[in-house]
Amino acid sequence: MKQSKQLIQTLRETPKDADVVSQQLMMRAGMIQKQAAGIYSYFPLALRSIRKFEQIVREELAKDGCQEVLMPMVQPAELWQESGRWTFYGKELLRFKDRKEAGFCLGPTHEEVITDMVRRTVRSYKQLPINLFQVQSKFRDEIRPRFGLMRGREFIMKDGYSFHATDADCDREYWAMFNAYKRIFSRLGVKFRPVEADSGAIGGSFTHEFHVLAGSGEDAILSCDSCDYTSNLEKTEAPALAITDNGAAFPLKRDHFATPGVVGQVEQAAGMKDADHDGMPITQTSKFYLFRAMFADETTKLVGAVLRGDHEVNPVKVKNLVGALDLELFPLEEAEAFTGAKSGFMGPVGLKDVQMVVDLSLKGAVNLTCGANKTDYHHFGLDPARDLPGATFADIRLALEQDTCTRCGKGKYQAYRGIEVGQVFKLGIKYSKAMGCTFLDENGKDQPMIMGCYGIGVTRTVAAVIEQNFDEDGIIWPWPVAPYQVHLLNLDPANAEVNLVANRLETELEAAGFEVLHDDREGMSPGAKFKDADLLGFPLRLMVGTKGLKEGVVELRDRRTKQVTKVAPDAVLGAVRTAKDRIFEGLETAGGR
RNA sequence: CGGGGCGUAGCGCAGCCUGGUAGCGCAUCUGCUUUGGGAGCAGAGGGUCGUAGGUUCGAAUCCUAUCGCCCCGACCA
Repeated sequence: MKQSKQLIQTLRETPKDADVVSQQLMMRAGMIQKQAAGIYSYFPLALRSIRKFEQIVREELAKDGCQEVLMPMVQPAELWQESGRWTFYGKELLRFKDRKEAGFCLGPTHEEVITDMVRRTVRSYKQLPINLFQVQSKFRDEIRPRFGLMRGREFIMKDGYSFHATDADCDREYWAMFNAYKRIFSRLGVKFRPVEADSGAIGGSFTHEFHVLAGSGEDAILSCDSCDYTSNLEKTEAPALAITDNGAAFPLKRDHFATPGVVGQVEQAAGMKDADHDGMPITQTSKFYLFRAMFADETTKLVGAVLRGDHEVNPVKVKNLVGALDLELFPLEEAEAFTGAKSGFMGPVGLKDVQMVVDLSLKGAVNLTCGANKTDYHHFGLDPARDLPGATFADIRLALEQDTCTRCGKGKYQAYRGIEVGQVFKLGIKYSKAMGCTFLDENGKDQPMIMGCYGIGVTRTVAAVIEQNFDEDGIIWPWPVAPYQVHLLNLDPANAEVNLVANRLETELEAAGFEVLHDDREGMSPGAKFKDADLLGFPLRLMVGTKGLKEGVVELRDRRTKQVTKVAPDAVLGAVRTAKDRIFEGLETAGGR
């Protein structure tokens, strides 16, 4: 393919509003253009990568018997009213009316449509299980789209849905998809992890997210260095730490420490002074959070969370513990009014009508400090079990790197940043029940189908690949999704011999099945072509120039290692094959474990 | 939502404070010379200065509104 005929317009300078590496490089490489906040056009190079990844997805899903469909992006309001999400889904659901004033929305996901399709088609257990997927554009009107393709409003997604007669069969499919996803991301050639995640308010017994590891990832992940346990930080189980020995328990000393104006846990610990103490160890302090929990029956309740001073609360754990639908920090003004103390001096003692939860690492702890609910004062001698009657002890803290793994008890957690690119989820009968998607079982009884759903953010994955694979010069494409595999640089198109050799190599490599972009642009200095090639980042660069041909060689350069091999033109095909094999040997597929 | 910043040629920016009718680099086009890490010279095209009002003889510049874009935010519970 001749580059001079391709629509590839590189930019020397980084567009101002590109804030993450993948967006900067894709815009500079002329792969994408922004049309509006979170809405992009894909140019040929980008589309080639996207299509390649889609192809991997299709091939792997086909192995598990998944069937591809295509559903409408514009969906009728009625379906969403049936599932209850028309009102429940927030402003991310872009709603509008057609000329007849009928309600519609742009599909942010397709549970409703697929459920409708299946309920109108499938009637018997003999037609189950079935697993349908599509690759399609989604629209979610994000509050704050950012990070280029990683959190856009319109994006391409592979979404799949399975329907089963039994719970066990749904579980089987779940793990089949789990393994299919492992194959997909392994083939992609990136470092990734399947991660246990919180299943959220939707319910469902379990869910895994697939994360591409990258320093710029939005999600924190902890992974045991000894066993398989890998989880999203919002779910990671935290071990109960050994109780700090604070001596024999003494009664609660109210308002013991005067700590005027000292705010912040570390400063407070240092500021707690009396005859016997010049500051307290932070492990002997406690911190207190007041939440308002909202429940399915629309009631609310105050929940107080007590943790060791150096620990952070994990609101997701608190939410799940009290069985709330949603949990929010009690607004500061209301909290101050409720406790009678300014921020920094609130505490759990003596509060009425608050459900207290205490972190496991404080179970058995005594002689702690806590806010006195009186501005500028702290209590001393808190014994949660004694002073907080009715309190529940549970794991409610954020796990930390180097915490001991709760699963194997041996390893330590290692922290990673991840970009969530896929999720497998067991839906159960939430949609099938609400929408009457039923089948007749062996006994002729009507049953709601058990559903699973499985998503992969296609465009986000392509961006994530770049977030993980780049250097100061540009993108470093993994072979499987590189727009082209070989960038053939014709360094002197005006020279007949150079031209001849370059054209011959292009033909030869393409005939051998390689995807070659031949930079045959005239009047461009070699340096400029090198820069462009680095930016576009195809795995191999083949340079044909006057200088080399004088020695009877052309040069093959590995984009990632920057290693250059000089080969005779006749030996290029073999050298490219060898280089490809070498690249595949080094291909990162970690995470498949 | 709160706070901050920015909208001037395809991209990156200057000009604005102190009003006088728009400029630089890259990119694009033409010609000549160049050709191994973003070449040189000469010339050319391209902007109702986000939009709408207002002040003024005169507004990119001052005022008001509006739209768009970007960033940041909650060791305190």
